Amino acid sequence: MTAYTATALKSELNERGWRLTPQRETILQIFQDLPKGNHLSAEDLHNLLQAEGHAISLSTIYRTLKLMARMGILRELELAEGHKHYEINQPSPHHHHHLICVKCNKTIEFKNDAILKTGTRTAQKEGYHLLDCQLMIHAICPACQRSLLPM
Amino acid sequence: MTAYTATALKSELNERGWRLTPQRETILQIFQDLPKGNHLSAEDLHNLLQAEGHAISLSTIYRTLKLMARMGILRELELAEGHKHYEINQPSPHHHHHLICVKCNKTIEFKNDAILKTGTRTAQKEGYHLLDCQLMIHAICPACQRSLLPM
DNA sequence: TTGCTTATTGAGAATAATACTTATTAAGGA
DNA sequence: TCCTTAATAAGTATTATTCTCAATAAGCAA
Ligand SMILES: [Mn+2]
Ligand SMILES: [Mn+2]
Ligand SMILES: [Zn+2]
Ligand SMILES: [Zn+2]
Repeated sequence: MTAYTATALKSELNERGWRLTPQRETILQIFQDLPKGNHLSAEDLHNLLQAEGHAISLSTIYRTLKLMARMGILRELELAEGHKHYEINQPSPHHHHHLICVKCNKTIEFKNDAILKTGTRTAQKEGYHLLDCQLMIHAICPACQRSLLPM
Repeated sequence: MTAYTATALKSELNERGWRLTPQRETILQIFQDLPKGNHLSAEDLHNLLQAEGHAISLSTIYRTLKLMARMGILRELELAEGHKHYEINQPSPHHHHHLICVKCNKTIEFKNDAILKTGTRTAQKEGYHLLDCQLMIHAICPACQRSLLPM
């Protein structure tokens, strides 16, 4: 519920000897403002930033996405073949999962608090520090079931 | 519980106008025989096949892995950066999920029947044909939490 | 069993997402 | 304000995966 602020990001970065840069702040903001149900690839983010007048290099985008995923701020999703998608990682009650058509990539989000609880408990039991917990349901959507296209 | 046979594979393939080849049969057998908890990348599979005297080309391996994943026979897992891993897709009570350290890729399997039920119900509700249902818990293992290495 | 159609294979080339390299810039702390 | 060094930008390199195409063989029908 409480938005993750640039100040909080700065603290977490500085704790580890890292730095808050305008690029990192801008990218965090993009994800905070992203409408629910949207997921960005590295290239999507690059384009979006350019459209808003921020010229952040692709290198920095890739580095930042990985960094924020490793920090648990973003979640890395395999919603399509060949490239990753990212969205902000929010706790319950915004936390959700994905039902994906493997043929056309149509994605439906759904919530289930029990799953996050299971994930939290499982990580804790093994002494792991939880970053993200995502149920991926791979399936074929109604339209693609009807399609006669191969595969 | 009941092993998925080459005959069953042949039926499913022929129904769609596709064919059972020795290569496909061999690859299915490899996964059937794979010890529990093992996951193979395309290259792992290629090496394993060569060691057993089967010279199946990498092209065929990639095609077959994707085909069997799309059929729901194999499950495609993101257990490490940069390449996919595969394992046989088994129903309850063998069905399981993965807790993964994003730093060293140490992976722990765990079972939870409620999750598969949720996945089945969610897919059904939306009219999707279920292929696979996997909870991925991304986390940092105890050893890596202690490590001072960056990222 | 034989022959035909066409899905599949193997080899190599092409693609594309991501990581790496290095000179330059600038964040954070003293 | 200065210094150390993390981070950036641009370009290059890497590499998993896909594509292309000629040769092969699975499945089917006669
Ligand atoms: Mn989402
Ligand atoms: Mn497994
Ligand atoms: Zn679809
Ligand atoms: Zn680890």
